Amino acid sequence: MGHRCCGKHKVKRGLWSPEEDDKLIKHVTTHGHGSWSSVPRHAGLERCGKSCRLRWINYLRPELKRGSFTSEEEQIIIDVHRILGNRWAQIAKHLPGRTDNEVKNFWNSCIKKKLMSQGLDPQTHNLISSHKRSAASNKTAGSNTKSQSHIDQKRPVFTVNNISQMIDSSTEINYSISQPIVSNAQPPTVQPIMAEPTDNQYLVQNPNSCWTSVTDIPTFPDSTLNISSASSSLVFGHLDDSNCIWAAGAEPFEAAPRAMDLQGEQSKGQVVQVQQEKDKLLEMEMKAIQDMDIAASFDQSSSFDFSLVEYYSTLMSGVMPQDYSVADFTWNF
DNA sequence: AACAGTCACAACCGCTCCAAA
DNA sequence: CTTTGGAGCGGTTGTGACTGT
Repeated sequence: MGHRCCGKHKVKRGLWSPEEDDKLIKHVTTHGHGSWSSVPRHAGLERCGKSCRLRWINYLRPELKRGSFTSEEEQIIIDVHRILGNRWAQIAKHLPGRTDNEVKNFWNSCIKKKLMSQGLDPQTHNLISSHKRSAASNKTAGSNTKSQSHIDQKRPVFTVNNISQMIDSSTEINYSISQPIVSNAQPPTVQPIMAEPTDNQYLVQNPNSCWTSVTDIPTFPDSTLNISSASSSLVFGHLDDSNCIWAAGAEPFEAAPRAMDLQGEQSKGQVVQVQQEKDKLLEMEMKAIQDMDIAASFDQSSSFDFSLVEYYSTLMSGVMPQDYSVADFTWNF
């Protein structure tokens, strides 16, 4: 059975031989690829155009960097994936010389397992509860199906014990959600724990994810929360099974909604607009990451630089369907 | 040595998007 | 407006190498 794209022709499939590679390289370097569908004919290959394109892009291009991923590249993949989700082509753009296929394979074979071993859901980058974690660890590489990720996408509710030890004595609580992409972001809830809370013990729930940062936290409960830039490790580092309560029935967190996710009931014209806005965002995002020297901003401990998310949040202002800005992610209590 | 299980990676499949006819 | 074909993308599968028993 031939490919759908070239069903009439008898095409070879499977691994490419060195001779075939030579033919393709010779043809593309001298004539360019032009229309991929005509490449096999002109290059004398019994392959379909799609196969030629894939072989060139993923393997034969001279600018490709071969070899294993560096720890810096791995960190970039993790952090950009946290923002963009499984958009391998976009992620690969942040890694010169790497292809989307390469990034995808590396993710599925290495990074995913590493995150799961750390108790993190590879889709959401949120913590997995212990009983789910053991189940997830038994899963094979195919566990990234939508149904599975749906199950694991519980949003964490975490307690902050002895909050006064984490904060200074300022009277203003600064708190915001670094969640620039989700369009229907909701404010976090901060409430005393139901069972005999102590003065310094509160539940802090980020309804969208655990991208929660806290600085200058003061005295509850009358104060205004207003967190802008923060050391993410402060709260993030306190998350573990002992202080993490899992919200039952929470809606799954969308790590990186696409244009369709943003559209809701919008008209087709608006969908096009959202798509254009998304493209614009991605363009800005590319530049932003280059400008910020993203590799330098992520350390080896996998803690996330929230200033980057803040930066994205800024970029999103004017791009979000309802014109969200950073200010919209700050709430008073 | 033989076999089974695991892993990494190349390649394919099916889908969407878009432009041209 | 509809159809068609090319390009691109993400998910999945196939396969060879490696490792443990």
